[in-house]
Amino acid sequence: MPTPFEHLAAFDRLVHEPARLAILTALSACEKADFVFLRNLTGLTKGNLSSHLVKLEQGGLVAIEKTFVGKQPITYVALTGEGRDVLKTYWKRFDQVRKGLRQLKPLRVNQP
Amino acid sequence: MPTPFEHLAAFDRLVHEPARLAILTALSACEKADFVFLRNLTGLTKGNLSSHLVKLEQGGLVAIEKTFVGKQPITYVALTGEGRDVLKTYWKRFDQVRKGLRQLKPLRVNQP
DNA sequence: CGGCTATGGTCTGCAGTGCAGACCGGTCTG
DNA sequence: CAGACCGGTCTGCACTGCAGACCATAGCCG
Repeated sequence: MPTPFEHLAAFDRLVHEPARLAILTALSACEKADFVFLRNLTGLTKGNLSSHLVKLEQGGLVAIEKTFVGKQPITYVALTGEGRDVLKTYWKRFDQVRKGLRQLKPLRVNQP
Repeated sequence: MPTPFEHLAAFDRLVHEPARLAILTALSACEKADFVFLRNLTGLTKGNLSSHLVKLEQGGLVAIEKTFVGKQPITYVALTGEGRDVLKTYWKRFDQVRKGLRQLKPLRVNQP
């Protein structure tokens, strides 16, 4: 049986990255957010944010909708159902790790 | 005032790294753990584990005690007081981010 | 004795990744 | 027209995790 820490190894790096975790967490609180909002929220440069969004989209966690207001482009980002699930699982795993502490029995410790 | 997500940017990369987080979390559950125990727990190669421990030691989060059992070397690792604090702060920040969702007010969303 | 294993490293090299910033085309404002 | 905003793409840098090679020492086993 796996220790709770092998779950850590399974942590999805896509979600675990702080910038993307911020994006995902923000999205989980609203049905949509636009590009500029996310940029302000995370403090990322636009180029950087853009590439993070591409990665999240490729991972199927977010849906990107490019539209126009008048002739100005606006990019909306929304969590997909899968994204919502993955994020929930992520939080759950974190809690498991924290609670899993109680079952931990260090081996070979303090044994002469 | 900062959004809860700027805390994310401040997440200590030293702690956030999954392998090191596993080590720190394990250590927080016992006063000491030895090298082999940590290697089994995390599944890291010894070279890799060794370098993680060096980083944690340099960051002041753990104390490393090299001793002998008979003439076999044994390396014990323990969380420092600072390490314990940093880890506690880390978990706290995580909770803040999750709870901070409720105050989140997306800007410029759904505004034509 | 020789061969094998374990402990606990260091060091090298590879691959992947976050990030800033340059550049771009379009639009709108002063 | 100059400048700023929107939303990118692309390039290059720097860092980092990681495996695995190598090493020294010590014990076990036939």
